[in-house]
Amino acid sequence: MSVQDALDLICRGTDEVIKLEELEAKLKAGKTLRVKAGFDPTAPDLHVGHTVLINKMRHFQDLGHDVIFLIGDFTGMIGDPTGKSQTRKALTREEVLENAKTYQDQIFKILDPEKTIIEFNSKWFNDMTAADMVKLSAQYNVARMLERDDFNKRYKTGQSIAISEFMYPLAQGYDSVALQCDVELGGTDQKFNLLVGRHLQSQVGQDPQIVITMPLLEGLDGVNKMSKSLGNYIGIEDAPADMFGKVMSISDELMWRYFDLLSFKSNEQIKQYKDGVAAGKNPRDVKFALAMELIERFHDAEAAQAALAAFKAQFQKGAIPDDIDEVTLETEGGEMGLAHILKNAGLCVSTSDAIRMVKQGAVKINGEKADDPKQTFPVGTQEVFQVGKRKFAKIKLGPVKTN
RNA sequence: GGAGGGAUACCCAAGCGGCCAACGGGGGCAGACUGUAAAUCUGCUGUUUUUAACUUCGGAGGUUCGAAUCCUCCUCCCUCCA
Repeated sequence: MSVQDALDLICRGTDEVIKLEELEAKLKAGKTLRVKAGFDPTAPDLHVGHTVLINKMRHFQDLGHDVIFLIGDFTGMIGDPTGKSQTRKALTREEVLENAKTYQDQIFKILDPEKTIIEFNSKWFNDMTAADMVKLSAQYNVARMLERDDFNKRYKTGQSIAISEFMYPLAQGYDSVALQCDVELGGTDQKFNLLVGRHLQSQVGQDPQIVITMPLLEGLDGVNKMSKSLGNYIGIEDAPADMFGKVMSISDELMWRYFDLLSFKSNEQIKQYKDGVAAGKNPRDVKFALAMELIERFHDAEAAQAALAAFKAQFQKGAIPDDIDEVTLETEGGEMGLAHILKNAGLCVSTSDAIRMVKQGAVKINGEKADDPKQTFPVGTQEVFQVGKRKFAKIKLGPVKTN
């Protein structure tokens, strides 16, 4: 692969590369780069937004460079400054190791375990003396620290900034010194911290690292960043059918963004897709390809095929899926009203909600629309109840259990 | 330490003694249309034993036939002065 091709691959989807010339020079020199990305040690439950960074690591790995997955167990104690969270409770050694293990299970679906170096930054920070710490802090100054957006804003508006918060960028920067990194990857929100690394490295005579920032992936709504708390995410542990459905629900526009940041398909391949759609091809089919790729990565090819088939059956032909939950409800008095069945089976959050759903024509029983919330069913009933397009349950009314 | 402003449902935000389960917007859910896309249109969006009742407007009391609305105390947030 030519240097230009390597550069194209590395730059794909990035927000900024500082500095591109330095990167090009290093690649031309044929150097095996040491590429670092740091991760918080708190319990990892990754969604595909997090994998944007990991995918970029994979690109480097594919190009034959060394990739370091750094777990910030020391920096995690400080907590990246946001002004909201104060110094965090330190995790125990066991907790850190436990989380590291979970990380590995997840990231090795993308990275090659053989070629991935895992490090903990407590390794060098635990040995640091107070004097070392002072020495480190002497290498940066407050004026520059206050350039950081977050600090700047708080300083101007007179909000508190703990001294310890200044230690976070310094510590993260020092990681690069300790690891002698050539490249550090991070989200755009990490830019300041990554640049501190460059500064500290040149202070001690190292070649400053190249800083590559990746954009934060938009969530399914296409507006906010993907996050668990907003509920607009695709979790990498999501079931294949869920992944498929979530991918299909994104807008056509957002799909291209996901291709850039989440797909390992070549730039040419993606361009072909785009040209095809521009020429009138149904974007749905391209979305299928994206969904399949993600499911293959986090599950396997078979699961991807099954998800595709199920999707087609359910939404294109309106069939009832076959792997739906089975629920048995205890039936007092020999029968149960429709609204209660829906609530008790967890298809609706309350009976009021269930009644609303029925009134809106969202409820089907074995594919037949139900319109009377008061309709009752006797013990022994066993039917497939459906609310909306995606909530199904095979419900059986059983007798009251006596213990 | 002093002066003032505010706290309403998932979020923003009206309401300032009865017509308030509480205007409006956002979000969400459902229906129609589709490609489970977007856009658009429509409806819903406290709970329940659902033509009705019950619990909600920072918390606790009080006034009143009746309070989200008035009074007292408390908690939290913001602005200004020292």
